[in-house]
Amino acid sequence: MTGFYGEHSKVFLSVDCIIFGFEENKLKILIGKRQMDPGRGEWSLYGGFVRGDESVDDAALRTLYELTGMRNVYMRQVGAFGSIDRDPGERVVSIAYYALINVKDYDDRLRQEHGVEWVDIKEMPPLYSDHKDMVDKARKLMKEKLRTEPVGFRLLPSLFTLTQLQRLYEAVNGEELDKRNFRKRIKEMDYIEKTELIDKTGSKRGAFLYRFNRSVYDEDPNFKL
Amino acid sequence: MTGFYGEHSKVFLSVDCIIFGFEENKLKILIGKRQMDPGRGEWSLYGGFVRGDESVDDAALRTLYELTGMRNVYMRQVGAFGSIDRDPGERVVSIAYYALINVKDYDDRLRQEHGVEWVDIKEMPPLYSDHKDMVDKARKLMKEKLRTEPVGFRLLPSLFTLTQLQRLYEAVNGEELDKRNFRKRIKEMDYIEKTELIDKTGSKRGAFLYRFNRSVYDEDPNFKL
DNA sequence: TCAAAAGTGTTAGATTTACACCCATGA
DNA sequence: TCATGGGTGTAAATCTAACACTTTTGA
Repeated sequence: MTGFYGEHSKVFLSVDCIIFGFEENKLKILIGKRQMDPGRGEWSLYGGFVRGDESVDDAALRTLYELTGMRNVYMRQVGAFGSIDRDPGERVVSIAYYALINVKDYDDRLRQEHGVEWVDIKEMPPLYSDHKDMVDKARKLMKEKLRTEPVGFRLLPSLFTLTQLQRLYEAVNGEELDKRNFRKRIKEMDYIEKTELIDKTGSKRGAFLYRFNRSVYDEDPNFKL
Repeated sequence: MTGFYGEHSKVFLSVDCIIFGFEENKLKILIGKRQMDPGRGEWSLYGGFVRGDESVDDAALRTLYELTGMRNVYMRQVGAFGSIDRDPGERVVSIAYYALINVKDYDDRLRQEHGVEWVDIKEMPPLYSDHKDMVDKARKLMKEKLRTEPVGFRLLPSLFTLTQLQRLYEAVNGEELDKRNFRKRIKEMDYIEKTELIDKTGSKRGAFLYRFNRSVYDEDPNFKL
């Protein structure tokens, strides 16, 4: 193909996914040991190359789908990582994305087949190449997003207790919250609906289950939290 | 070169610069009419291709330097734009960056040679390809950055009046601010130093000039504004 | 003398934070 | 019966927002 930009050089483009999950009251990400050179054996994000016939966003969605079998996942771009030597093999520029999934929606068999594990974000091992930078930036963006929009529900089952929700916010923000103040703010959010269902797995007394009502939120985005 | 990733396709990588300036109490960006195909004649951001021997960040800095002759400019990545058809010529993925410069530091002769103009952000013409999306995202990020860190000084001369600073914040945020409340907050920021110099260009009475003291800020980042 | 921008404090309202006890249940 | 997590309100402190007049000076 003799195009417009023939004199310029091309690069390989990849996507890398920071997949957040919430389990045991801890914020976790999915990482695995690299099964290919270069960097074989090092802990790494899951990624893939961008094809010629797909947008970069689509490449990220496809990569996530390959790993998890999941679609309609909340995913946002983190940014481009383009140091010359970031890939020890060849020049590869990577676009990082973060995704929020509910751990229980991810088939554990599939997870094992891909050799990836849920690792507590507070106990992350050293990662391949610049993946630590990607994770750091993703956390920062995700935290800010959670502060301004109700995306936390993506990390929880569709029915959840207020204590679960509070633990999630605590894990993301890295600090404990006051139970009464937290519940007070939740009450003001009409898009968090109380159901009549009760969860007895977390306590003897049982706790009411709540759900996120997207249509109420879309009409009246009084975010904050 | 027979490398690790031979089976994957490569793409052209470019950078595009959203260059913000502040003039006549208005937030402006530098755009010009494309002088090449495809898209000749359309209003466009200034950009360039990423070379094989430079990082993406360095490509952005170089591109900005080519256009303005300026170095040590505040620059931040906006993100990757990677639709398949975003470039009518060939597959080009672009990484957008925004920069903050003081309009008066930019040699106007050089500006004219490159055929770019300062355009009020509120009166932007339609732009080439997805450049409007880039500008929108850049504005959003810049606004948020200005809210949390004192980067506004990058858009002003090193000596400025409080009214100039207020007009800058008003232009970025798109809303008027209360003079007394604004000045009250500024007084709390030790890194904004009052000088004994007086500017008489903006009023008959004259207004005190202030300066940003980076070392005070670096020691004690009580940002907010 | 007057138009135009500089400069200056106070108060009401809203928001945020701190804080402690009773309840329901299964083991 | 007791250990465990669920659930609830008030008051102080802080922060935010609204608001109007005097000063200086060049034209």
